[in-house]
Formats: sequence, structure tokens, C-alpha cells
Amino acid sequence: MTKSTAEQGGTLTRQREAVLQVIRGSEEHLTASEIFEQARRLLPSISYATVYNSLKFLTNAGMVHEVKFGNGASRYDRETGRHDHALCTECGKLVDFDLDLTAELMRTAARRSHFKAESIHLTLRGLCPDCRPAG
Amino acid sequence: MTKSTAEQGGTLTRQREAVLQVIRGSEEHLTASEIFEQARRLLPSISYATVYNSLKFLTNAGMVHEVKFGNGASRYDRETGRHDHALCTECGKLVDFDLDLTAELMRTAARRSHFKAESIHLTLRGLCPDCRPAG
DNA sequence: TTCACTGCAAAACGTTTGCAAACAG
DNA sequence: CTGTTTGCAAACGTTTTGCAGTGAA
Repeated sequence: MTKSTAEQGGTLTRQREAVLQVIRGSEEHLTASEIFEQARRLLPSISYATVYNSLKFLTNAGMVHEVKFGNGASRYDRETGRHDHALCTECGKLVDFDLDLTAELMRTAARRSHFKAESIHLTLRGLCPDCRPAG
Repeated sequence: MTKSTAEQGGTLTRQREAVLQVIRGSEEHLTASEIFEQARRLLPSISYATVYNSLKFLTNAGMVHEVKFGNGASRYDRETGRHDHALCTECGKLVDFDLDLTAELMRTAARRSHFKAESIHLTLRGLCPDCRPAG
């Protein structure tokens, strides 16, 4: 029953730390394969499966945030607090932002859908500053 | 340049019609594999790939609506107008609803994210009426 | 010694593709 | 005939799994 490094679940191994470091070190929202590429630079022996294990571990531990979109690859975000996403339809760039109407929004959505609300997820699709016509 | 049955793109073949009929005939949001199962009851010779082709065709033609969630299978919705979704975390049920604050919401989100808004997608996660503790 | 974790390879899953044959205009 | 669509099988990208081997308490 003796606990190790992390809060409860398990150990923050070298591999998991490398994965965490990659995610924390990036402005972007990386995919598992991008994380694998970068993690193996820190720890050449790391395997793809271990990256996946680590991502699951870190997600469960609340240390990173998984963003699932469409049918493509999940992306991982160092920002773990509640926030929304904007996805560029031109270049695929994914940006975090926060809408503080969400408490209100969740109540309205719950009423309309007759669900007991747990969380609300909002995604804006459009053109990012770099891709839109004018400045 | 002579057009056929559909608006512009192509023909509404027997296969595409079967797929459309399955989607229109269901209250649920079916996956491609569920659609395949049901479509082959209408048209036993239909193939999986043709179901995918048809879904792509119908989606492009605006006759059905594709809902992509997480990394799982896309679901297809006969409701093509703008609307939001509620996803049950217990049983996976997906329900449509409409929030009419969305025009306002889109403006705010665009301002916050600095994106040029195209569309906004809102998903409520929680417990559906059947799964939540009390009535 | 024990138990969690790793690395590898294979499988699983949803989806897409290449291509020959069938079909409609 | 010509172009489109079909059906099949094989390929694809992402994720999961089985399992033997490693490593830290």
C-alpha cells in the first residue's frame, strides 16, 4: 500500500516523465505519434506502446488533457483546466480559449436535452489568424 | 454537363437510396457498421465500401449529417440543420437538441479565439434521462 | 520476491484505396 | 462508348492487447 511518486495511481517513471516533458514543452497540441517522435529524442529506447500507456496514465492522473477530434488522432494538451477549442479549417491548428459563459450554458443545455450535465465542450471551427484573408 | 437525380454531384443510386432510407428510418445516430447491417437487409448485395461511399456522397450532398466523436466511429444523423448534441456518459446515447444562443455564442467565441468563425459545435456530456438516478 | 511497468509484435478498429467488372446516359 | 458507381480485398493510421522481460521496493 506504500505510495510512490504520484498522487495515487502509480509511479512517474522516466518514460512517463519524458512524455510529460514533451507535452509541457510544446505550444502545440501534439498527437501520440508526434509525442513519440519527440520523446525518443529524450529517451531513445521508448516504445510507441509505452507512449500510449504513459498518455493514458497522465490523462487519468489529470496531468495532461486529451482532446479527441473527428476520427483522427487524439491530441494532448498541457492545459488541464476547463477550456474550449478553436480548430482551423484551413491548416488544422488547434487553439485553446476560454468562454466564461459555460456555467450558464451548461444549465441551459441540460434543460434542453433533459440530461444531467457533467461537462460541456465547445468547439469553434473557422479560420485562424494566420489563415484568414485580411490581417 | 447534364445533371441527373441529385442537385449537382451525382446519381442517387439504389445503394445510396438504401443508405439514406436506413438513416432516415432511425431515431438513433447510427454508425457506418450499423448502417451496413441494416442496408444489406434492403439490398443484400451492398458492400461495406459502398456504404462508406454512399455516406460520403450523402454527407456532401447535405442529405445527412455526420457526427464525429472521440476516436470511435462516426455516427450519421438524419437531422441536417444546425443543432447540438448531448452524449450520455453511461450508455453512450447521443441526443440532438438545439440551443438558440449559438449566434451570440459564435461571436463571443470568435472574439476570444481570434478566429474567423465558420461554425460552432457544442456537446454536453452527462447522464441521459434513462441513466440518471432519480426521475 | 513481488508487482508495476516496459518493449515488441501482432491484432483490432474504423476508414480509405486500387482496381476490375457492372451499369447508366 | 464514356463516365460513374459498385464490390471486393488489401492497405492505412490510430489505438489496444498479449506477453515475456526489466527494474525498483
